[in-house]
Amino acid sequence: MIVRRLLSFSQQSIIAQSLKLNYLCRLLKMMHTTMKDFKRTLITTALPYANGPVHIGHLAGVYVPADIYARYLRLQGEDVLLIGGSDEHGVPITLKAKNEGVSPQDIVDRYHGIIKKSFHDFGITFDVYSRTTSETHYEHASSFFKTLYEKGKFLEKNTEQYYDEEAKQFLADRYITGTCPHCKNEGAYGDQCESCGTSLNATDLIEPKSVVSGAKPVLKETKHWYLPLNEYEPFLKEWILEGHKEWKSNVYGQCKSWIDMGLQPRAVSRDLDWGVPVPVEGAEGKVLYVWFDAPIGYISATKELTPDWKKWWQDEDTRMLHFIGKDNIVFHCIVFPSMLKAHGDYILPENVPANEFLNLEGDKISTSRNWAVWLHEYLEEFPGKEDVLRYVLTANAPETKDNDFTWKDFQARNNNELVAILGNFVNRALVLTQKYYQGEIPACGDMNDYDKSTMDELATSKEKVENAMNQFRFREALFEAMNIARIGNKYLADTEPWKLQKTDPERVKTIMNLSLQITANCAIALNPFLPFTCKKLQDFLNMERLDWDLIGSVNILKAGERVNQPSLLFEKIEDAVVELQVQKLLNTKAANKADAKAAAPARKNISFDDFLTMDVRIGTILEAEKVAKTK
RNA sequence: UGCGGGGUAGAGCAGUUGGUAGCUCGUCGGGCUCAUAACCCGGAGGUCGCACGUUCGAGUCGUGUCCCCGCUACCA
Repeated sequence: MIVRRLLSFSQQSIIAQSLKLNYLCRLLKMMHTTMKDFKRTLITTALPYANGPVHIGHLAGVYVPADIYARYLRLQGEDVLLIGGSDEHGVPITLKAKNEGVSPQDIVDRYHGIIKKSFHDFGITFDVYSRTTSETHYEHASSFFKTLYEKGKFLEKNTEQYYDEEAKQFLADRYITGTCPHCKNEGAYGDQCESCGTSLNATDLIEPKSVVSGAKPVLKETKHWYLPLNEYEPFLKEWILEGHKEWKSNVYGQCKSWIDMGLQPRAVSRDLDWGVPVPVEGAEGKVLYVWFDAPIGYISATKELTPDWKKWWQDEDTRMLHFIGKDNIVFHCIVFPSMLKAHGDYILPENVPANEFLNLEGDKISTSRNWAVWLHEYLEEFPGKEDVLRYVLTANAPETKDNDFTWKDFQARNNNELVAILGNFVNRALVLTQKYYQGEIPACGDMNDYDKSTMDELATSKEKVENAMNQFRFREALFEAMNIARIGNKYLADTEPWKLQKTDPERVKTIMNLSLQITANCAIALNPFLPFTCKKLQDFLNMERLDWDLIGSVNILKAGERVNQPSLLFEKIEDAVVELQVQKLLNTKAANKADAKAAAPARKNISFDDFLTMDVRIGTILEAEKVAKTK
């Protein structure tokens, strides 16, 4: 034991050396991956499906992080585009239209409007927010398909598929129910039985039934075009598994899983009357599969924005990033890149920073069960609190695993962090400036060692924020940016200007000047995360411009200029307010439960005589033990 | 069934090729009274799901095992 301890002491200096070396190596590695000389950055965000409004999960997983990153790059003077749009094709939209007795176009018009407004209201700075029903998109998706078709990149295959004669449409496996051949559950879907978890083919089901009309589907032959993903396996292996080991582990792992499984040709057309028509002879009544047309939507949106779109999509100097949720990984890392590769004219994504899922109060967010916090509703109930939600969703973003959103946490982060740390510091600095100097910024005299070390911390914060940002770790970046306000609070507590004002008012001028410089630092560093708040702060301080490289400077605000009378940046959220939100969710839960109870009985009632023929027995369970791997 | 991600203080989460387990909140004690009862300092609290292995040293690597989430190719 003693020997071991002696040994470890003697090794300490060596360890310290190797630690430094490790740090340097990591830094170099990081620089290598991030410093490849790109001239511009193209950021795409997953296209929300236009069959409902958007909720906090969308915002936390994709749009807030993408917006933070875009704003951050813009503050650094980089050339950036942030692209988005609504995904408006696919079967669920046609079914929703049918249920409501309106056209699919009516449905997507409604939700595209709501979604677009929500994003705008939350300050997501899209350069263009388009939709896949736009004319440009129809043309571009069509010509993209045609190019691949003419290059012979597709396979044509005839298969037999279930057809609903009543609804006159082919049915995806998901839209057929029946009895599971394994566990005899009567509500199994054509692709999977949710009771026993087995994945199925629709033809496996006993007594299949169409979800659309209830009719018994019949098998009918149909022709489709397939992208032979298997042919792209070597390319994907080299590009992802060898070339992009720096991707997030959830993304890399998911890709590896698919590639290792062995890729198969994937159908890129569907029998449906809603979508981009397949632009070849003999394809009447067929449209492009949504996952073929949706990512092309990124390109068409760019095309709508600028005649220069080729520069963004076909120049190797463009760095392309896809911000998505984990459910989209395979489409953005396997299918879309294979499409781009097949086409030949396009660049590939440099990174795909996918997030996991956000849960709500312990349960999965669900549009159909109304288990969500809808963005448009939030804004009605919390007007002016866009940044509060942006903050909470970033601080608790599901970056490495599924996370939980709770109203209690929402309240705590608002009250204890935004109000107590940031709002309070800004208020302290500005109120003192009004009190002592009637709003005129005092001159900074000689800085003592403590002043200097505090200002050095600002520069360190800048590096830490940048480091986290470059790795798409936004929760960490936010923490480091907020730390500037913490530094400010500590600086005031340690220097105590309210005491010194009586004995050494000259010294106080320096302290207050530096405190104001720290608030200006906050306005820049927090701008990507809290744009509305930082705009207010910028106005309080009369700052002309926000420039990322000013962070760490103690010369942002000029002595003699004025700051304005401040108002509070954040206000406390009382218990009653969040309790109301929790109650709203509890009501939803109660309503869902009532609906479930009201469900139709699984079998018809039988007559009393029939009942008498049954042999019903009662037993007592004497012993029970857990069986491994069962639910 | 197979594959991927995860399991770390009372809660929610970090932990980057192995090197003294961290952050926010909560809690306890002290300081301050400029500030939205806000701010600052300090303490308590953890066998890092479990077991075995590699190593001078494991939250980190390997094997096994249990649990949660997701995907499994026609839902998007």
